[in-house]
Amino acid sequence: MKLKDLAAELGLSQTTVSRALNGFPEVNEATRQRVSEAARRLGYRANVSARRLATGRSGAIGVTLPLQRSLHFGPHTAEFLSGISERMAQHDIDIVVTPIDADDEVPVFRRLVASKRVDALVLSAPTPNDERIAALTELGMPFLMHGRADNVKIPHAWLDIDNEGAFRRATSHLLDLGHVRIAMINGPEDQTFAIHRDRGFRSAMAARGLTPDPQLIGGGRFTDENGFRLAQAFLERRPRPTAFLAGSMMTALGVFRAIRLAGLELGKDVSMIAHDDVFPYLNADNMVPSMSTTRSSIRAAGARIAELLLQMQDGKPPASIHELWPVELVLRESTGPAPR
Amino acid sequence: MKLKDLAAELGLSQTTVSRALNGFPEVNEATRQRVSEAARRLGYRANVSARRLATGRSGAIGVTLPLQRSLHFGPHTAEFLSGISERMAQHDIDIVVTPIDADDEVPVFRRLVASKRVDALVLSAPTPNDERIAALTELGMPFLMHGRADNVKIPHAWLDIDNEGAFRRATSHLLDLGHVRIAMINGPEDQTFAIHRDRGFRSAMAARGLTPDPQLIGGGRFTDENGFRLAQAFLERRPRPTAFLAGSMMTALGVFRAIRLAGLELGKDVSMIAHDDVFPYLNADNMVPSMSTTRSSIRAAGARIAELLLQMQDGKPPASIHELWPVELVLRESTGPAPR
DNA sequence: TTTGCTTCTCAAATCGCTTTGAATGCCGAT
DNA sequence: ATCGGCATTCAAAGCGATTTGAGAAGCAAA
Repeated sequence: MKLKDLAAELGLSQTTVSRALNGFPEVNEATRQRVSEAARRLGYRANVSARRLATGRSGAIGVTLPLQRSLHFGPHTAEFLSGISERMAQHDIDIVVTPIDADDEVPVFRRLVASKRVDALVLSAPTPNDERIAALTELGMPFLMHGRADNVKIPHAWLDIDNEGAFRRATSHLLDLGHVRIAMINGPEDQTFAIHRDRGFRSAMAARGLTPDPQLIGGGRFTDENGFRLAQAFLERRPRPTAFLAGSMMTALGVFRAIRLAGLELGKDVSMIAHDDVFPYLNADNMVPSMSTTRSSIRAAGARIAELLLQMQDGKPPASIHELWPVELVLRESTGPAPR
Repeated sequence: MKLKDLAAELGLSQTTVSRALNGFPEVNEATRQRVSEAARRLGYRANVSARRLATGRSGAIGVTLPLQRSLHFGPHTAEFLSGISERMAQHDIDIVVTPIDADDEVPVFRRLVASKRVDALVLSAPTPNDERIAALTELGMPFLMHGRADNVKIPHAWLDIDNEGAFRRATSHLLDLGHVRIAMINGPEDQTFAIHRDRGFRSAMAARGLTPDPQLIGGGRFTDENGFRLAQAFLERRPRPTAFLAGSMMTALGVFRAIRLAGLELGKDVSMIAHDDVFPYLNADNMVPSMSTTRSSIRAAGARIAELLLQMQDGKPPASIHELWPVELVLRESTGPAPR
């Protein structure tokens, strides 16, 4: 069933049928009804390849999957992708996922652009001097960065959460509770979001005239295991840290294990605030004890990014798109006054 | 830079250039060299939409993301998708992810088929009488099922792991160690893989003349939280279970927390075998104590499925594709003799 | 020289849609 | 009766590749 058949069936020209289906104004309302009824009845759907060829737009946006970066395609990416695709599905836009080695990013971009496979790209996990921005700008491929690349001056669209503010507030709160030896388990050190969190942590400490103990700062992937190992090492130091900041709920689980293994009680002997990206399967409220968090839904960010990409396609200039989302601090049972 | 331009540049016809680039035999080797060199130099890449229209193949395969099913788009799907896309990227085939509500699956399929968006689909998480198989077969859309739908007689391609055998062996091993009160924390009950695991568990028990205590069997999502709650409830029963089977590493982490919270020691007071889908960020070996597992890489399954889909495109009949992968039992420190 | 056979190359048709520019019918105004 | 204007509809020309069926060119055999 193609356009031609449908047109023949209706005794109309392809032009009229096409216009009727695509909502052009110059077609009679009665005709439009007749056409769309027939299309529904006969299960007609435009061949996307043909449409794409004719319009010159691919009707797809690309999402790159970092395969060998410090950030894997893990739970975070999964949630993020859910957010994007949910929104895009409503607009009949495909999400094309492209695995990409950190090494040959630019060649892959070049290919994507030349083959007109996608209309725009979503980038994630920026580093401070992210080279992808320059590369894509030069190639003329629209994109939206999830996160911020600090030192890049080229104007471009981005959406980020206020990592620095979040960790500053979390740290301040711990300081208010009397904690002084605060350990921090951050993300991969080359990522801007981790750098921003570090900055927030330090600035809150500095505001009280304190300097973080470098022995109590660690980074790395957001895994249970990494959280466990770092926390275990930190808990062996004397004096022992009385509070932890964790970069994700995954690391928080590892930290929690280490705390229990050391015979300590979370929320009493040791406090913890973790960053919660809001996974449907890992609820801070339902943990025992419930976890105090800095919270920002990564899925919501994905949905918003989809929305913004649609606006870009409609002509909104990328340079005008800068969203910095505030982050909530949600206090629950895992934080308490510092033990004396 | 389109084919026409490239041909003009070379003083050849489009036909010859196209053939040269696509490896047809009837073009002179010297010409081919000349053409591909020029293509590289000028950064020529075929417009995929045009190619797809001409060939009638979309050059993409679809992966459906279950949005509201009992299985979310979580870590498992992420790993699986990595496996698929890694393999497909080598063949310049796009992965199109399509979010899909459990409610309106068939309409979405119909749309995908009619619009010729993808050449084949990957399905996951089958239920015993999975209706998707009939629907897709009728629509003539090739697909490959990751898992098995027990009661569906329609011939179709599938790849599954031996869940029943895995859990039978794991259970037998626990019985060998003297455990009798064995608790099982399974996956979502409507999924065949969970049903198969349950079957394996029961048959191993039955082989020793034992019947599982229904009070010690639970199911649900593969989350830390779910594991924690169920384990906690089970550990309150008397006599207490001395061993756990966990459906995933996520639930295992929750079980582990519950065990510690009850003041018990894993590997001594209580044993546990968990199923490990091999997440790069959650290593059974590195846990403390290290975790005994039934192991099968979900990423490898994804890569293999990609491979099989390619073969299907080359004409391999779907009905001939049935792979049942054995599952390793890896014994580590979390299993020990039953306490007396 | 002609014929027959490869080997290589080409012009043109095709895929299924969108979009341009023109045509048609109908109306009231001139 | 003619015309201009408006609302509809249409035939045909793209979009950029692949593929078909045919034409040159080169060379060996007759």
